Amino acid sequence: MGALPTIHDVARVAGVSRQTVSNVLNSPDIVRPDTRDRVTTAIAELGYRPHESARRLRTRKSSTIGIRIDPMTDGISGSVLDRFLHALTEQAAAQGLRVMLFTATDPDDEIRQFARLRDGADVDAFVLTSTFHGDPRTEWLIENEQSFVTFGRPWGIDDMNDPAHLWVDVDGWWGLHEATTALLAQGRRRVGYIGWPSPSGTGDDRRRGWHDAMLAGSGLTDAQLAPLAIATPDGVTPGGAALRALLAGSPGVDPVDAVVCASDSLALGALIASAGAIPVIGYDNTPVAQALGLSSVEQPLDEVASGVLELLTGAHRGRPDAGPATDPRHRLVRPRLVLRSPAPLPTP
Amino acid sequence: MGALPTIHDVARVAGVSRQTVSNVLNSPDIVRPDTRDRVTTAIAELGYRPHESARRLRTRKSSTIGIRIDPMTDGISGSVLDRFLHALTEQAAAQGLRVMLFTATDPDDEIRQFARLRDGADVDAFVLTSTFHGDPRTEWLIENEQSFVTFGRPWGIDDMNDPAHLWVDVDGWWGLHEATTALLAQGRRRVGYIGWPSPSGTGDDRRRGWHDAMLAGSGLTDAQLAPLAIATPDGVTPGGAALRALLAGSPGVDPVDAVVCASDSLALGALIASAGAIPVIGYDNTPVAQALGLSSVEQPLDEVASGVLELLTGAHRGRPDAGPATDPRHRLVRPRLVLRSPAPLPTP
DNA sequence: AGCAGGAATTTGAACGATCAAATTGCACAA
DNA sequence: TTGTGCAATTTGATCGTTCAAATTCCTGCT
Repeated sequence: MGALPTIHDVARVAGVSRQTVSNVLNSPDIVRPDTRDRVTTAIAELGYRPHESARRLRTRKSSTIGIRIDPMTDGISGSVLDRFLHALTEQAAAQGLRVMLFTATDPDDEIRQFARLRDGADVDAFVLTSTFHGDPRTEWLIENEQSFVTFGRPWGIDDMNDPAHLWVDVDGWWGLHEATTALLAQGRRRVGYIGWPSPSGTGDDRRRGWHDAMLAGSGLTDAQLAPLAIATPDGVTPGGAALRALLAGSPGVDPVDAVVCASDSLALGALIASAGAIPVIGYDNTPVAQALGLSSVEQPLDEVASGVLELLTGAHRGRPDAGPATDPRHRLVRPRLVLRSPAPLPTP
Repeated sequence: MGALPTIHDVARVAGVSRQTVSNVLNSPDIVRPDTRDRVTTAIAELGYRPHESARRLRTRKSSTIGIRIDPMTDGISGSVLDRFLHALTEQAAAQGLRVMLFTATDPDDEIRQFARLRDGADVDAFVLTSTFHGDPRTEWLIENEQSFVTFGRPWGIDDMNDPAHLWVDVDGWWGLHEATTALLAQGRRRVGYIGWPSPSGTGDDRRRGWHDAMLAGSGLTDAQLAPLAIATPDGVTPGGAALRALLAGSPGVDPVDAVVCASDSLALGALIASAGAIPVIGYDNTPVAQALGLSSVEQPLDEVASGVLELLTGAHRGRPDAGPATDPRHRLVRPRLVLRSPAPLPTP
């Protein structure tokens, strides 16, 4: 086998012109059925595939999505990005889109990478993860009229309706609300919460989920709830320490009889520290949670990925002002609570 | 700002021809220094970047590496691929290479993806992970003269010298040898091994590392060592079960006083089951191990990534027969033993 | 001054696809 | 028969770059 067949080869074999072959590929409906058949036969016979770079050069579209891959400093929850990446790659491929990776040391560096990839016409849209309030990356992308969608809300004022950019996010409020409600339904009353210090968009959202569910279902007041929540850095050890504090109680504060956490890392620490004495629910449904039988809130990353792609390829084409105002500019998907057997840890 | 500047714009501003600009970019040494300066100034002034697709079309090189991303069924060790991906992306970028992802449901599907990406001229080399004996993917790639490097040995007969393809791997034998030796140095004598059933290239290699270290340093014979090794599927629960069996001993077999494992999943199970009674060493140094203070063998994924890129861009250019026979066709890197504090688990 | 010979630079063509405009084919009405 | 209108197809130009060959520029030598 010599060189790869070009559109010209296909045209010759099928006895038509280049453009007709191109039309069969890109707008089949304007080609007469019998010619179309002849062309598709020739394509199959030669094993022809369009040269993507040539196509990109002409159409000025790269059909490629750029996404940054993190340095894995996340600890246990690192696999969330990994799973999202898989879902995104898979669903993008189904739509003829490719996923290209890049790394960056900090937000400013990431912006430099944006410029590099845009200038090289390597990608025509970006997917951002881990957004935060006043994120310079989204500002740059908006200014430079780059298509992008974020996995994560902008976390600003009225972020839910912010028309400035397109986003998909998981409803952490709902996830912790569900988890807490499930524990209340099991007869628990003093459900504690272990989360991260404010301000944290994601963290505060999750805490509110717990808080609202408790307010509605536990009979406790705002003031009584306050000592049941602990803010601590993420990690297994802090999680264990927090749980011991909650179990010990304090003067005038009874111990908790269950706990929900903002992450599986915290939950793992809590699970080990509690030694199965009280139920623990984590967040992210990481492999560790699955392995240990830890209940957890699972983010439906498939849905997030499809939502991201929809915003990227839909009416807005990744640009908030490009589509009709009636089209949704964001999507909030509901996580799923995974309840597992209560006593997973082998008794030593 | 209108359209992106092209090489022609740069040429006009610098008062030279297209080709001279091209030369400044691709072979600066043949351009006279003062012209070169004029051109680079113009490039900086306009913020020019070559259009990668145009370049790819002309040169028939994509400067892009394709790598499959797994569906994360790996459990706890899944993050190894993630970390490798990060290292690869980072180092590839430093050499002007891009990393493109794809997914596949099985080896045959992966081969179809190879063809798709090759035909679209999207990538010009592949990086394979998780190779196994008689891997159909490597066969296809060799037949079709595709550039590729594997992370993992071919695991065939005389794989260490197999000239058929280029590979980089981590010396699992050495890792377990180190781990075992470290335990022996601490005064342990009956170090057990929990691993996977044969045949498993990686698994058998790691078991041999333990075996050889024990033979040399424990004073036990081949026959005495046999009952100290347990083969079991990967996972936390199997790891716990295996450890309990090893701790219980059997008629004529004393309990173990330490244990090394083929994975962090197994080690985590063992760690929990042993409740800190004996030291446990895992493999992969996953976030879980770091979080729990579990000793583990760390794969130097940076080194693996740079080794892969060296083989891809070096004399062989990703094709085993392309370079001089004297050039190394593979690279075996040594893992690093990370010893952590012995009793990380809080006593319930 | 004239010329050889190499270095530096420029010019025309090509990579493989799509776009825009031109052309052909065909059915039907005048 | 001839023209009209629309559908189907073809032709020439172009995207931005690099290759290959042609050209210009310079230096040193006779």
